[in-house]
Amino acid sequence: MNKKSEITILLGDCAEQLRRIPDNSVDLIVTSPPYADQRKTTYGGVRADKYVEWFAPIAAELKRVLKPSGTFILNIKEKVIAGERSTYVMELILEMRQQGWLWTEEFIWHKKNSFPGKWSNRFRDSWERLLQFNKERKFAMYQQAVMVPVGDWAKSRLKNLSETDKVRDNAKNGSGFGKNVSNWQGRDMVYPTNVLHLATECNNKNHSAAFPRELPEWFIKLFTREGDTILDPFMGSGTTVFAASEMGRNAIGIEIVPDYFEMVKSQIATQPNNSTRKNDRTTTSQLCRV
Amino acid sequence: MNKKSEITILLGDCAEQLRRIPDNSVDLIVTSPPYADQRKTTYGGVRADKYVEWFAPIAAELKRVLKPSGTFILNIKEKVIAGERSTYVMELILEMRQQGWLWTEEFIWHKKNSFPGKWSNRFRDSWERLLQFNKERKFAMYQQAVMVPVGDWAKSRLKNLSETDKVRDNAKNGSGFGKNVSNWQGRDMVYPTNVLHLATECNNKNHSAAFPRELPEWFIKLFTREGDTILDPFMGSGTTVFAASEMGRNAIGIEIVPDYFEMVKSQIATQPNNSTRKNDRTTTSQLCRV
DNA sequence: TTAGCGCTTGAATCCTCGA
DNA sequence: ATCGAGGATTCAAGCGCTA
Repeated sequence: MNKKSEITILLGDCAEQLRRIPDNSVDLIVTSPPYADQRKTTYGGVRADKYVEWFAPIAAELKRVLKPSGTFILNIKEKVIAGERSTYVMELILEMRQQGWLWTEEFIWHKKNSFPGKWSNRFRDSWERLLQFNKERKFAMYQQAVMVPVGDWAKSRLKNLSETDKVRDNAKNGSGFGKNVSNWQGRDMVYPTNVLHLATECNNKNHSAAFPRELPEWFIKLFTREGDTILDPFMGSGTTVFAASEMGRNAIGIEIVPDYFEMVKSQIATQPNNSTRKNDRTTTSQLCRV
Repeated sequence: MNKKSEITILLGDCAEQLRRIPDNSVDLIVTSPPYADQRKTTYGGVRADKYVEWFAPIAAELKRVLKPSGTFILNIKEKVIAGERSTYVMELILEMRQQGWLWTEEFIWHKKNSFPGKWSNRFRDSWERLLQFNKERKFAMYQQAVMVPVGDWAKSRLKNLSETDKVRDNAKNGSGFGKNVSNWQGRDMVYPTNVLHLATECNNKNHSAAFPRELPEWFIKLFTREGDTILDPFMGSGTTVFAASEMGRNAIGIEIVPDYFEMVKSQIATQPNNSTRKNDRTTTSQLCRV
């Protein structure tokens, strides 16, 4: 069913491991880095006032490995410190533009089920930023792949969710929408907007899912074709790389936490559907190409 | 039904007219200034690269007139220039923090009906920023005033989403977000989130309303009580001041375009419901206190 | 009373053309 | 070159009118 897909996972510090990746070789980067002072237990935490300083060299490497026609999607949200929203995300955008990145767009992930809580001076935070950066003004974008039925964006997301196989088949011939369209005959299709209204992942695995699978899936459909390469420099539990693989794309994941790395590694090994390929360069335990 | 409400409107340049307003006298500022390079016909337009420079002195005056317990809500969205989102909004936030403003929160206005269009490199822009600034960490906030009934959506499964969307659509009577609260007495109420899902008003006959009336209404309920004072330094067609007045609040509006000013002035005169009061200080045609 | 169908209208963005 | 004006594209909501 799947086109041949190759998953490469790298264990180690993101900035270092990125050096293994050739220039201009990645079509899409989708990632959700650790937020400032978040996930201290797993990542050690990055102080809010050091965040730009920490991320800037990584952003520079990402720019190097991305193809000129490629896109970088950065999922991030500033936390509240001393009653204020921190400004490190804005400072990061300004810094990345200094590096030569183009800040093309800011998508909003509107979370349907936001984290519960009650504070006297603010409401629940129900959205996150999805920043789109590019190297060039002209980049690859396949808008037809994410079209939705008229007037009901949410419903279409559900359909895609429950019928992933069909979606995968559709992407193959590039002619449009194959089987799914049959459900929507008589209804016009329209392009979506820059607001993604999705639920958060509420599966009860013990690891933190950075974002719901639909999120990387949507951007993978929008910005890549089969055979393209997707990179997630903060792989975590592997949401992005597995989504990419099952959509017939090649995937590269980098993860610094051994537990996550091993978990993804073993999950790759047990996946029956993947057409896998051994690679000669698998010479160290840090490089696992399946 | 309404408490006694006083509307004061000032004709002239915003930065100048603000000097007439005493220190620490306003409970809430809700405004939507002209965006960069927009509305040139009525406002002359402000260049994107001069936007911060233009707005900074206004922000300083707004800080002066706002009570320590008050809140400033700024509706704004950066435009696309040469394929990129402009950065002047982020630079403005950083500048305002330099002035001593606290950037407490960023609400999202998720527009149901965004402007149509089709481009090869981006989708329709369907959201705007609602930036909340404060002078102090402790500020007045009446969260109960904007509580919404628990819909089935809160505990529903995904398949119910289309129905709930319909239910949530009837935000028409202005009594709140969503439905008339009185219909829901006895049901559980919950707090909203920081994403406001509203339609733009595109059916005004003569003039464009900056934003739908529900928007200022919601913030007026959230941040003020009856008898408080709301300021809109870019009054436009008066959406905010009329909403404030009908909610039993005092309102101050500043407008530089004479046509808008006169329109609001005459509309105030013909409104039967307002308990109005003449003021001695109405000595020039530029100051109209009703 | 509700439902359904046209018509109208936008805080948009890109591209082309002319001064 | 640069800049401004104008055309083409596009879709959800709301209004007003019939059955």
